Amino acid sequence: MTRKLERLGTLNEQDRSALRDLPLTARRTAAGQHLLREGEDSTTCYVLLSGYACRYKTTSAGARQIVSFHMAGDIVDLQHLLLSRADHSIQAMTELTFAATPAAELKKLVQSHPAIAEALWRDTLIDGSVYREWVLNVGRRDAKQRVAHMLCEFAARREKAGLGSPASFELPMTQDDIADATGLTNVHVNRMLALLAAEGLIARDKRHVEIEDWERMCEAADFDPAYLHALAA
Amino acid sequence: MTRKLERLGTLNEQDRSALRDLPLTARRTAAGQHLLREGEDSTTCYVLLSGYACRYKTTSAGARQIVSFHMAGDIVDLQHLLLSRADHSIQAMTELTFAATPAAELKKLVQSHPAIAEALWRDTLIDGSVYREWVLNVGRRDAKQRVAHMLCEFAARREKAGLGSPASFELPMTQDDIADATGLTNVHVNRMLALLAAEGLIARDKRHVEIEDWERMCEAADFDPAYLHALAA
DNA sequence: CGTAGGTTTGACTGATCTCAAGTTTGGTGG
DNA sequence: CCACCAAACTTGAGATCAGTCAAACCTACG
Repeated sequence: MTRKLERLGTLNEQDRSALRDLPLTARRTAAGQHLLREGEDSTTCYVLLSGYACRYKTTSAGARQIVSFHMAGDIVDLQHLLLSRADHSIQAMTELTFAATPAAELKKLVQSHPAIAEALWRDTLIDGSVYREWVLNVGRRDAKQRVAHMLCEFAARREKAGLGSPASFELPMTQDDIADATGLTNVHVNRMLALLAAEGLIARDKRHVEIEDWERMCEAADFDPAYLHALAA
Repeated sequence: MTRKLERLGTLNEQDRSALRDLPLTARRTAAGQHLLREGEDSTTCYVLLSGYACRYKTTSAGARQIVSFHMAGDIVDLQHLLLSRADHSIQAMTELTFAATPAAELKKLVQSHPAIAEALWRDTLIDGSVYREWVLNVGRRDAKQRVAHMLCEFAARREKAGLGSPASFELPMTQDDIADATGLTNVHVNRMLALLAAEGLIARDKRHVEIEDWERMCEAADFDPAYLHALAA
């Protein structure tokens, strides 16, 4: 299952076998379920095997901000290797299958296998880079660009994760979710999606999206995948 | 100099001596200088010794978004330990002194001293947590809250870094900088600062800020320092 | 088929931006 | 030490992007 982990790392030898010996528990949840809630103490790390999830935080007034989307191969909750208190929630957007492993086990593994530690550390650094781009997206781009950028990132990561062509895919999230990811309202997201379609940048049918012209779409989205650092997960 | 590094880590033994043996170069730059520019390949890591800096990214249209502020004790550019291509710029906001060390040296150190690796890794995880909070701040809080939150975070981190009381301090950044950090315009930041002062939450004299009532200010800012994870640097 | 969640559309509102003109501040050179 | 200048800050008035509220329409699912 989790040799997806290996793909992400650059340098791995026969700590592959150690990886295989990690005690993993395969699990499944329904859409809408939480893997983690803000404020909880977590002692588990997860690797997504199928389906989509998101991380989010909320203001005290109850507004929700999604801070990242996650898909098959993503390692979630890595921060609980070293930080116990969750500063955010993780929720399944679709039915989800994932592998769970105790943080303590993973920590042992990491301590004895520097190459694995490096790969995971690199993953957290890339996470940071993606967060920076999100701050930029939400802080300095207009509504159309924000939505377009989110679509481009999703398409690009989906492809990198081996989940299919970036030109044609099914969105796992609602327009409410897109709104919470882009700092907009669901109403306005709807209008921006309609606008992108009207401009011929995308074609939509329910949750299905086709990106008609990747070049023009990237331009409209101000999307440059460099910040993904050739994200392998 | 850099025993600030040690403070940040939880578990350190006599890799302290290894830390001291790191080849460091003390340097100084004027306000406005760049330590790093987006797109460059960096092979150096920095620890700030005095002064303030910020990371930022820009849209293709030229809009700037500051994604973090940094102060004495902060380790900057840690990501270039494992990622070569810079996805953002780092600029001095004030005159700055810092220690520079080749990423390769630091990498060697980290490989032979797991406790140091863990401390630095934890630092990058906390960075991630702060970025998540910024996404929330810029995405889901109104202008007054954003500015107030930025002030609270700055005050709290400043105190944790041993730079003085959170109730009274000098801002190192212009209102333009605050605007670029909060996703607002300088004009509106100015109005929000005036509003916070009018409400008796802060008192201002030029760049000097006093937080009159920390409790009320935190409430107005929707600020809860949990996401800083007792940030030691 | 009834219902709930999701999407779409319209009309109106308002927070924040833009543009523009002052004012203050801090640094610099005479 | 003063005059000047550029940068930063402040204030006002009008424009606009995105939000709010509300209703209608889908559509998947029980």
